[in-house]
Amino acid sequence: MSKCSRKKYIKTNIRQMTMETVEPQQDGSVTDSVAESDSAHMQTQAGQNSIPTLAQVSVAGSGTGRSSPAVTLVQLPSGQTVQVQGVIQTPQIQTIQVATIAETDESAESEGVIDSHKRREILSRRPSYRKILNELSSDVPGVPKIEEEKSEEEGPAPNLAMAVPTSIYQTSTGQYTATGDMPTYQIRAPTTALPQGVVMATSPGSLHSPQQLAEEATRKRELRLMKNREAAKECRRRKKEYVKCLESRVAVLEVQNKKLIEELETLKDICSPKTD
DNA sequence: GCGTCTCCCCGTCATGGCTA
DNA sequence: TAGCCATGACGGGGAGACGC
Repeated sequence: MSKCSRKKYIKTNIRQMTMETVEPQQDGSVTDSVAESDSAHMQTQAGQNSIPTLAQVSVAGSGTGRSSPAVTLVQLPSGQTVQVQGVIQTPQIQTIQVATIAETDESAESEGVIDSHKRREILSRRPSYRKILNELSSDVPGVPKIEEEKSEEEGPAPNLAMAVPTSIYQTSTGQYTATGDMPTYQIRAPTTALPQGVVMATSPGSLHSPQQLAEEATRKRELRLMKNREAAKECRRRKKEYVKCLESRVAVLEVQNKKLIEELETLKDICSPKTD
């Protein structure tokens, strides 16, 4: 099996494992865990931007490492208990998602489209990591907030704080290089039918010929790609930060839990009648 | 050394949310 | 409502670990 197809296979399996088991209940509600990768918060599907009714989580094991996922018992607001492996294992986090999904009539539509739509619905937008973390931090003093703007922690972060280039040109090696201090990006062959020509700063107001229009379109595309590239980098950075925060929070809560248990035991010992 | 597995990172696309 | 932003999904590549 080739590397790529294997990856695809693995990813597909992971998705299948994580996207299933949304079981309609007798009363029409949907309860179960949609354990899902790449997101790490609990929410109801209905209120994406609001803090959901938190499920009660009890960690029945220790270890947040990859090799030894803890078994987590999650008590849903409805009273149902769901067993979940690992709150945080890897950056590809497992999530408990309490989804309320409208009834679907699967037999009526083609499965491929349905699957795609369902997946999209389920995986569709969540609040940003920044939002989630800031909401967490408002509850828990110890949790740091993700800054709205780039913090100094990463230094100048040259490729994040970049400005939109005013001119880009194609070098002989096929690279587009922005002027000034801009980093150099390797641009793949365009996936569209747009000509891979030399692009440059044309004033939008003076576009008449098809060639100029094409150039402008190419320029816009490159600009969009560059911005999205940077946005993706920033998003991933935030996500990592978010995961780190969650992991540290788990560690703190585990210690806290341990202390409370010890305290409880001590109190029990004190209060229990002595047997002679 | 080679093949495979696994993890991580990156660029791109698609899409929902937000805002002017 | 168009444009922009944020982010999940996908596919590809690099690198380290491991068994042979």
